[in-house]
Amino acid sequence: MSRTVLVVEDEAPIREMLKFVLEQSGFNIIEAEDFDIAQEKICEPYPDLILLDWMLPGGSGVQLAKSLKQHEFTRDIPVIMLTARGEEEDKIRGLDAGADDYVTKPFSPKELVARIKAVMRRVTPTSNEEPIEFNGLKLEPVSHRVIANEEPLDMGPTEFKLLHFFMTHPERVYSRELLLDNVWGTNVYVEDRTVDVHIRRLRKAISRHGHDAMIQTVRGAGYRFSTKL
Amino acid sequence: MSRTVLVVEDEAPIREMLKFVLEQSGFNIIEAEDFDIAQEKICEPYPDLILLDWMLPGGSGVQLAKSLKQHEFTRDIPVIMLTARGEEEDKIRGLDAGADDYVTKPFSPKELVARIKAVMRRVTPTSNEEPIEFNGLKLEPVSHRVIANEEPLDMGPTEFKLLHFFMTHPERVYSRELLLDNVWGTNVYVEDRTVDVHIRRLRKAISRHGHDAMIQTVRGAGYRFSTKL
DNA sequence: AATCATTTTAATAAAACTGTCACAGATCAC
DNA sequence: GTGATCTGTGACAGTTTTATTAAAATGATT
Repeated sequence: MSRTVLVVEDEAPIREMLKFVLEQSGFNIIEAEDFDIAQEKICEPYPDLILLDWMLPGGSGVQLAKSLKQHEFTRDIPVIMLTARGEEEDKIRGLDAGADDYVTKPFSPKELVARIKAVMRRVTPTSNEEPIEFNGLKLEPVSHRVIANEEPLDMGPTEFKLLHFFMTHPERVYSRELLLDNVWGTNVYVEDRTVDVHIRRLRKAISRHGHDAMIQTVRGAGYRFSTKL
Repeated sequence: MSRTVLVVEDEAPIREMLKFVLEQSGFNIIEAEDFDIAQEKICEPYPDLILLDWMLPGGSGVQLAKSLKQHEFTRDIPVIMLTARGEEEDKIRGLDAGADDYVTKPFSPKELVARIKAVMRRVTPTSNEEPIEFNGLKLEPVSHRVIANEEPLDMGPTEFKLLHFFMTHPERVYSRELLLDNVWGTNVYVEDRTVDVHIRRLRKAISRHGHDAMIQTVRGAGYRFSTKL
């Protein structure tokens, strides 16, 4: 789950530093040095969060923040403002701009990253977490558990994800390639046949009560999760 | 369910602003401008949360916070500190007076409300003083004790809070980050891995009668408190 | 200020998981 | 039946994640 952060900052050295720090922490960075460039770059890879310098040359950061909040598509992107120490007073005006948090320069990398993560957590809504059950095989996303007839089963993370995908997409064949895309993630370079091995491991993990019969091989096509025969 | 918030802030304009924002969000507001007035007003309508300015004229906000945590009746009222950015943050964090969260001025109304709600959510179930028990492991919030099969156990404060959180949220995985948010408090910047060490100590503390089996590792996801397996 | 308890960080050990491979079985077309 | 293809399986070497330990930092207490 790599998150993208758009950094809007006019001073190149600071921008570079931000990029470095954030990439170290596993974020994907897009840079913009002013209002206009930011406007352009915002559309394409649609950032998960915007780190915005308060003081920008062309239009100030506040304007950009306001502009962001006015447009349908960008409204829900959380914004963290970067402010310099002295600017206390001006900042009050930022209240209306709708920033989700502030970080003052200079800041510790640790704090910055912590704040970014905190804001993302706060904003990201929890997705579908309802338990799914088929023939006594129950998967609980919340507890991250798979239970077969009241008995907890043990399996690795990949097998869990694989089963989760199957149970949310039953009665349908998926090629190895498609499974890799959906379970491993897009553009991950892994052998197709690796899927076989994980299918094997998954089957073994849920075989105790015969649930492995639901993971079906479709020769020449791939695999399918099905409750029927 | 209208919640009452006590706002302790010396500067009238900011106090007004807070009152306005919070009342807009459906909170019931009591105001106090200094230490003494706060002391008085705290008793009568017993606030659900206290919003406390770090810098107060008479006694500082820290003193008030400490004083609150010392008295039986006020100990369990959650406190959110309002801090200005200029004040050295390390110090603020260091002097941790038992605040449940911090919000820096200036802040966005959205953020403030989000944090207040988050803290209330977090604390409300905690304020339930009923003992909790699972498989002979009993936690008594009132006596601040953990008992395993009639035998009192010994553990540090953090381990207690951690166990308390787990027991009030069983059968659910929590990432290290989420545990830090919920047990340590938001905007506390510590390494994720620190959680491991406390998990270790907690397990050790409750291992005498095998209760450590309920603190389960979920590889790649975090930890879970569960009575199963 | 010195001591003690506790928390945090860092370093190392241990465990679990991954992706590949080689080969064994199956299945299919002819 | 036979060879060609496809899938199943067990093993292993490398990685990643977690456990554990020790040391440093912090805070409270005397």
